[in-house]
Amino acid sequence: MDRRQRKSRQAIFRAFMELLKEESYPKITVAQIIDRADVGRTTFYTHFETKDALLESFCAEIFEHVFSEELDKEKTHDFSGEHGTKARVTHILYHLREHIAYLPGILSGDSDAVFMGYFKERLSELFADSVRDSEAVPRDYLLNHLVNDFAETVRWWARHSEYTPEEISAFFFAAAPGSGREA
Amino acid sequence: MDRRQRKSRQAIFRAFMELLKEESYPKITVAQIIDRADVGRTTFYTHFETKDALLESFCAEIFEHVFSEELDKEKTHDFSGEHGTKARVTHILYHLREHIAYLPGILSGDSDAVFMGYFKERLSELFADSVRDSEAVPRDYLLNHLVNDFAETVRWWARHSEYTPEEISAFFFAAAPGSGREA
DNA sequence: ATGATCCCGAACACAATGTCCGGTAACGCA
DNA sequence: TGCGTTACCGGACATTGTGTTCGGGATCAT
Repeated sequence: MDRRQRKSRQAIFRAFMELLKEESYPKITVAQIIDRADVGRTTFYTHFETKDALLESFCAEIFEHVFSEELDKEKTHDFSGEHGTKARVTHILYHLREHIAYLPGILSGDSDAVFMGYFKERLSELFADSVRDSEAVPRDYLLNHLVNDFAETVRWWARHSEYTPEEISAFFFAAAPGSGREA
Repeated sequence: MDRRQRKSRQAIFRAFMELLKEESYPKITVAQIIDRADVGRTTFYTHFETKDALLESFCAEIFEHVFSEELDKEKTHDFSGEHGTKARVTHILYHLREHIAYLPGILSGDSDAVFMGYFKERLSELFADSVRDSEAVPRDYLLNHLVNDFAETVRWWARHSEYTPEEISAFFFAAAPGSGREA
């Protein structure tokens, strides 16, 4: 790719990430982005069809990273002692932490649809094998339930980023299987 | 209140509800609303400060209704205990069903923030006594978890409105306390 | 050096929100 | 019934944000 293209694209991404730390996505305007990235309006729209396309590219890049090493996770982190799903979840949280500064901007307020859409799609694959069949409850509902539990856990984490991935993972598995509530 | 005011307000609400059945809230424009309600633009803005204010009024009215008898019962009967929460949940679902036709328009896509904001606030009060204290997990997280479980259950219901309140309630309580997953 | 490619900026078209105003019709009350 | 008040109307307007177009200028690769 042309060096100029790379620079522009990178500048736009950098500006976008900066702005996400300051305010929520719907409030960020294209004018702000190109102003901070110091590129022309035309340039922006040659790189990204719309403003939402930028967000989608950004989310895609994050998840590309977060879920990428899923298969060879044993190489990077040693979770051999623990059971599969738990290890994977902690692993994902580790990678997610690197982007946690941007999450409030993407998630709070409206328009978390893009991020959550990507995220839940991935999580559905991840948890697909974790839902037992049951006559009482539709499998669809259970999977949805589990996916939402994790997605909302991450949303909560974005508001309480002082916790570590291990702690968050522990919260998730502690709350999920039935502890912590009366009913 | 002036008869003209009532008529206008009602016409706006009616048009708004009709439109919510057809498309999602962010896509509905003020022009569409006043066109279908057959009122002037000025009239709309004397009744509601902004478009979002209309949505808020609408949500407030729904929850006023859904949670209305909740408080009454709480005063007369003692609902602390296992049967209490379950009964309340089913009761809420019954009332919610009357508005379920509008939920997809409000929830799907972006901008579910208003509805969910109101809803979760109410649910937090409802479930406040249902979370056990625990050293392992912050109480805040547990309450949030429970509230989200129910809120997302309702969102799921909006997409599968063929189920009855009892069934949904059963799903919720079956999935919540730990059935349906391996880990 | 030279042609292709990218960038710039300024102007434009478009859509949606929310405001303002002068005239008109409906209301409530005496 | 008459009269002051209140609400409604519609059309024009200001504003903001998105996305497009175009000609001229800089930068790349060979």
